[in-house]
Amino acid sequence: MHDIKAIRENPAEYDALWAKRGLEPQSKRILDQDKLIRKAMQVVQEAEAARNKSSKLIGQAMAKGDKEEAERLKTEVAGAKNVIAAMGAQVDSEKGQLQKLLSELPNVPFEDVPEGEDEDSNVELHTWGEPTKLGFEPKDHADLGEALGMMDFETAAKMSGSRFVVLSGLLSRLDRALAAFMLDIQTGEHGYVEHTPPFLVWDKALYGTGQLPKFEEDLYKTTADHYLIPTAEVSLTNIVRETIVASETLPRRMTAHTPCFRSEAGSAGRDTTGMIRQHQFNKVELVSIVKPEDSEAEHKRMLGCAEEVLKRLELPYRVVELCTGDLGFGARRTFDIEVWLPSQDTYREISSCSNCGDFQARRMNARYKFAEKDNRFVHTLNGSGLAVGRTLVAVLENYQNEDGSITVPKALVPYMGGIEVISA
RNA sequence: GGAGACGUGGCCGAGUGGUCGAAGGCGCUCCCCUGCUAAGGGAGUAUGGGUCAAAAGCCCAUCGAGGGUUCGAAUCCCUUCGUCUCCGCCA
Repeated sequence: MHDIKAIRENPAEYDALWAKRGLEPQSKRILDQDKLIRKAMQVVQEAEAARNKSSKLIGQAMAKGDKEEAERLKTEVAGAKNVIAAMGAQVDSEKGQLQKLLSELPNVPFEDVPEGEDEDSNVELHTWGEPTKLGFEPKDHADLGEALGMMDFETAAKMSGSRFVVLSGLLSRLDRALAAFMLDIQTGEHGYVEHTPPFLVWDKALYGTGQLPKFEEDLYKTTADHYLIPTAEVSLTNIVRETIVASETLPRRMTAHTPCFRSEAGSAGRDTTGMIRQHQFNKVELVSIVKPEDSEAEHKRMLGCAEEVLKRLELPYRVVELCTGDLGFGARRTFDIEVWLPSQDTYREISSCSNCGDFQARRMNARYKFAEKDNRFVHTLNGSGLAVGRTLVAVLENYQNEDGSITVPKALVPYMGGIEVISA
């Protein structure tokens, strides 16, 4: 959500930043609408003031027993009520339109975010490790998992259709081990507090984080009007919705290991096989609630927290900064971490860390005490630390042996009960 | 799922149609008094919005949320969310 006051004051600045995301200038129609509303509101408020005043006089007249005066005043009020009803309806409708305009406009990028139309303009910031050299033809994770007899897409399809999987045995355990490993790092070393939040949320929670109203088709909705979370970012960030947090509790760092549900509407044909793109996957999510002045530093810190997991697992990766055209709806800046996948001979996204500024905070009315009588919007950040499913994919592919077995990364052996190799 | 009770300002709590944005208490802020301690006295203390160059002022809205009845709603009605009690069911 955007600050209408800020747009009033700097319309050109907003237009320039939106232009970087490929949007037409928006501020003129926003401000026109804003003017329209305020003008109509004045009329309504004057009528309301007149009604209130006359109503009080009616009360006094009744008390005195002056029925005639009371009746005369009632007709006066009736006139005011007509104005209130007619103009009030107009105000509501105009406000709705402005609200729709504002709620569907994406966040503005920071000034120094690289400009570009699409992912081709993303900027590589750094790499870690060397792309894995196997010395034999690498298999992809699906082939490896199926050969091990621990990854079954067909069985999943029988009950749930495409883009689902049944893991079993040691791969199932690997999934659990990875999640526990990640949580231990983020909670034990990076100060994130573990949470177990709802996986089903209302529309207003999704509106708060920005998935709604624009991206409803990406979500699963229950018959009871709940949505399945597409990421724990929704649940964790909404923890501070409609609250004024004490400033000494900031930064507030939260993590959660949850399933994520995505309809993947519009991605038909992409990553159709394997575990890369599923309707359901597990993720360890990181969310930070911070003061505005701390958000850029916190963003870098969060990126480091996510990177640390890959370093411990000794999985090669690179970090890219998304260009303006590739930014998500709520983000002012985003760093993606991409892990090396031998079967695809390329890096694939495994984490995305975004600074949303006060965009989500405004939408969910999350503030902190800046000073006595001055509550300001917090900044919110979220990042994967990491996507568990894709990490499992990366482990399988990078740690595969020629015979199809998988060496367990050293850091993970304790989490696997001492097992060092996964084989059929 | 059935029956019932409740939801008021930072907190507690009064308020069943008018002069209530809301008594009282606690807390907090400022001032006074008191040579310590304890206590006492006074004033102030919600949020969002409109108007204004700005402030003051004025005005509008807000008593969980949304709608309705009424000249007028914290108070009456409906819907909804939440909390609590009892019963039922259940991992």
